[in-house]
Amino acid sequence: MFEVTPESMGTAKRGDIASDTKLQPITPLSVKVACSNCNLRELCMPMGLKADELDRIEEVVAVRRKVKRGAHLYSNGENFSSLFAIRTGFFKTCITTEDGRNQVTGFQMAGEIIGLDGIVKEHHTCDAIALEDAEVCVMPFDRIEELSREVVSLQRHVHKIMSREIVREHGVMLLLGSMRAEERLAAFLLNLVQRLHARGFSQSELLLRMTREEIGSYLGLKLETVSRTFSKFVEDKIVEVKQRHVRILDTEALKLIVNNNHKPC
Amino acid sequence: MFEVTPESMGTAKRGDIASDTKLQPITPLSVKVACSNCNLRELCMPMGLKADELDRIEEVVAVRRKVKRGAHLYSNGENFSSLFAIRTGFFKTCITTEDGRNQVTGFQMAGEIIGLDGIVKEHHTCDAIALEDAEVCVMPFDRIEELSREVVSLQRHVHKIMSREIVREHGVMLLLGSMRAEERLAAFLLNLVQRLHARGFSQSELLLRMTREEIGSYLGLKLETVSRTFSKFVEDKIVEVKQRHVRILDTEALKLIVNNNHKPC
DNA sequence: CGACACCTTGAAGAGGTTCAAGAAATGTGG
DNA sequence: CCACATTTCTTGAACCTCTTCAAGGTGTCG
Repeated sequence: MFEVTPESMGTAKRGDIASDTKLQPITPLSVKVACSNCNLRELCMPMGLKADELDRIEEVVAVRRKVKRGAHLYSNGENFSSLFAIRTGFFKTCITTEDGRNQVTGFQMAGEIIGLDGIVKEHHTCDAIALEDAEVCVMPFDRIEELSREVVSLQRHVHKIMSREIVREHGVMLLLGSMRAEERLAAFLLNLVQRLHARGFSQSELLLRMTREEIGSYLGLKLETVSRTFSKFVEDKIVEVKQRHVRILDTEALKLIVNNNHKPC
Repeated sequence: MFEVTPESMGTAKRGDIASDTKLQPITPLSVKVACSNCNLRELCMPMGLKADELDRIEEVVAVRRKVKRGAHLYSNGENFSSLFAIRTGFFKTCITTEDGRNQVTGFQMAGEIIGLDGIVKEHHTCDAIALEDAEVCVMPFDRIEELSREVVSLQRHVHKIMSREIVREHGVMLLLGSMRAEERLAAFLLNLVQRLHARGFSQSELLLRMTREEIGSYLGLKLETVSRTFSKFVEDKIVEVKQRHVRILDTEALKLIVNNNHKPC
């Protein structure tokens, strides 16, 4: 029933230049990490870079790191030294307090930058955990600062990435502060599918990488409420749900729910 | 009963160098806006600047702007060009959607920087409204970028300000996603009084510049719930409340409420 | 195949909202 | 400066949404 497979949602479409060419290391340029060949470039990198600027940025993004499903990319309290660009895989970030509160602050996918929380105190203030096997580009922050003093478009880009995160969080505050359960879940699904679509995936089918409990934490709901709300959407023929496979049948209905134009019911 | 007056909470302690000296413009240095003489400097500015660096930064912060109570400093959709450092007064930032949702995303006071949301799309995505007559330093963002390419400590400072805002919003997400009404209001009061204390005000008395409705919007509660929760705190002898005057009688109790160590009740 | 994590559903209960009325403070114009 | 209009705040009662507790089902992985 669901065409979506773990493979088709994950790394399938991403070619790894480095491994493709390592059997014939004739052109030295291609063995190092190559942003210029990365198909996530338009998500990570500023536009309109000159060739020599791109070369210099590639020097910053020299190291990659693999993170197994369930492993921490970084943890609360850990020293901050780098930002990470997600190449493949899916992460959650969450904060945990001493008294046992827990809050998922976001879900991040390929092309997104994570670690910005660590800059201010020079140590991380949340955990970043891989929800599936993942690979990230490690970008030492002092190198980023150094280079962004010289490459204006990179400087601007860094500022925009941080501002974008601030604006995203405003949206989450709106969601948590003013929406009811159905509205939250509808907004969540639309947001996820829109970001996946921007990466070449289906507009209507998605594979949730997170549990109902993690969705609930992010949305300020209990896992039972998330489950019940899914069931209600299924009843209303708005989505099909089979565990973590979700097919959206009626995008417009979801949008109406978010914009609470369904009030007259 | 309450020593706190509007005067004592507002602008009383801030001397305005520019207006003091404009009748005798003998020393040209003192007529321009002088960060070096601003007692908010430690809140706005990076530490350990050399004299010439500070001079250059002062050139960036050349203009001030007064904002009347109730007026917008900037509005959703408006072109972004500057960040603002609050000199005096008190602001709220809020987002409003077409379908009529409204969410206060923060309350800002002297020494804090506002306008970061506008960087990513080069126009603002929220409204900033003065809750009392206010004055801000206008800092054109392209000048900030220019200068932060040359003054490393300024660059670092800009990054930290943005990261701090991201971390602050994580805290709000925790509050909205996992706390009950009493916990939210307790956290809100503690946060406000802590920031006021850092600016030389009382640790136990504060004058709320916002309505119950605005507090409720920020905390994801209805105004009636805010009012009832205040009444409950008064009943429990944790605070005294007389309209917008609040005196905290038992800070520890508030902290216990936030850390939900009051469960055994 | 069994252990474990995850998901669904029901029933009862708590916390917050809604609606409504009145009181207190604030602002405005004569 | 007072009277009036307006805004803001408080409180009660009924209601509703979401949570809590509980049980059973489904899927996954060694």
